[in-house]
Amino acid sequence: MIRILLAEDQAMMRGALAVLLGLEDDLEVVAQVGTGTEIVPTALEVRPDVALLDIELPGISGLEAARELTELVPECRVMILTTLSRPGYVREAMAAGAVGFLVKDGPVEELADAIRRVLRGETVLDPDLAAATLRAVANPLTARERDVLAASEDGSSIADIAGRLFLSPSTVRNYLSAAIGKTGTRNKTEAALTARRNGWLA
Amino acid sequence: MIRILLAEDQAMMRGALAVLLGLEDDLEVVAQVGTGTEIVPTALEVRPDVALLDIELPGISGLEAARELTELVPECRVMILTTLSRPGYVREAMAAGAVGFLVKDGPVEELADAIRRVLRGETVLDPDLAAATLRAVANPLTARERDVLAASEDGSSIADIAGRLFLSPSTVRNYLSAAIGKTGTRNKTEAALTARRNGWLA
DNA sequence: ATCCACCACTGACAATTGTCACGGTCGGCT
DNA sequence: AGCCGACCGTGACAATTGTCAGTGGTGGAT
Repeated sequence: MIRILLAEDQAMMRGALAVLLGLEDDLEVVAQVGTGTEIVPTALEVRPDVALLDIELPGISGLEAARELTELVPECRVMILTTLSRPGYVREAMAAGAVGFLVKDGPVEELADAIRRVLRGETVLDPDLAAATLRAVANPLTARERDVLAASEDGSSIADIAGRLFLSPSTVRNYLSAAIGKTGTRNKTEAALTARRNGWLA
Repeated sequence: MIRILLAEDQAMMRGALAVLLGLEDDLEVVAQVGTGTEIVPTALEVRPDVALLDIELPGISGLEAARELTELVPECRVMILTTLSRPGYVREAMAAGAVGFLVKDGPVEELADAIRRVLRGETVLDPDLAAATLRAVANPLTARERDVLAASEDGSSIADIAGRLFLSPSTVRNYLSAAIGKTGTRNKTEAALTARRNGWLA
């Protein structure tokens, strides 16, 4: 019996997946959580064979949880199941020790099978996705550039960002200018948007 | 037997829901579509009792499809099943003739039951959601203000927007200024963000 | 007939933003 | 020690953006 931990914030999706996986003879969902914060404590308690994690979760992200899991519960295989496949995500997931990466666009049928395959030691990764990841450029932004971009995502003015990050407005403008250059965009809004889309933030 | 049409863009969610609903004795998913464009033609063909529609779909939105459905397939009850409950969405869904509005945050168990209830003639709407909708201000934006806001969502410059909408840059700036005032924000990025969050766009 | 809201535009002004050139600190690397 | 990159800052300038006061045109309501 393969014991599964399921982390997904949308209750309906989580419930539906749990029922679905429960229908398989050899699979058993032993724990369901709706936030990133619960993942590691729950895994330590129930010791699942596989953790199926969404990335966007309240609390800590599925990627962070994956990093902690591979360290604290090494016998547990980590699979990422997410809506969007930003190039940076796949890279980070693999770096975090995940052995599977599925997108919610795929057919349900492949899910149970993917779980069985990672348990046999295989790595599950869509070939197209892998190719796209390799093709995509690695994150060109420095830590500070990421900070100011993330802070500008809500449309804040430069003065706001400066205040929030305890920097001088001029400094913020310089980082933004650099980020705009590196992203090949024309203003901070576009820069933040494409950085987010490429998975270069958070 | 209650015949259901399911419209949802995420294949895995769609598949999981179909399996789940299929487990119920009195429910039957007779059609599944992944785009908004397919909804009406498919409904005309299979004549379902209930259409379960997501809002964000490729092609036309679930809300538009709802409007057409209530006109072209009047015997079909329309239910909206969506991720986020922007205040404007509920209002629009009801105006479009929907008799149910569910969020994907809720438990799966309530889904099948909600379908049975709308078929008995009831309206399914979370009381909290209804209250929030009534509390929320109605869309204060004019059609043109919505246009320029929508066009500015990707971080385009005013000149870009003007070109795309065949307006003079000064005109665009005036609409944006008005929208900024009405949304109580401080620049076009914030204005577009809050308008989107309130369901005032598209 | 008059009012009103929305539409489209202009021009002027101030504020914000983006670019550039510059100086300096710090830690890691060779 | 010297070099490099990331970091933090300043000041100046041009471009973009936001505000305001106007000019008209249209169509629906009273």
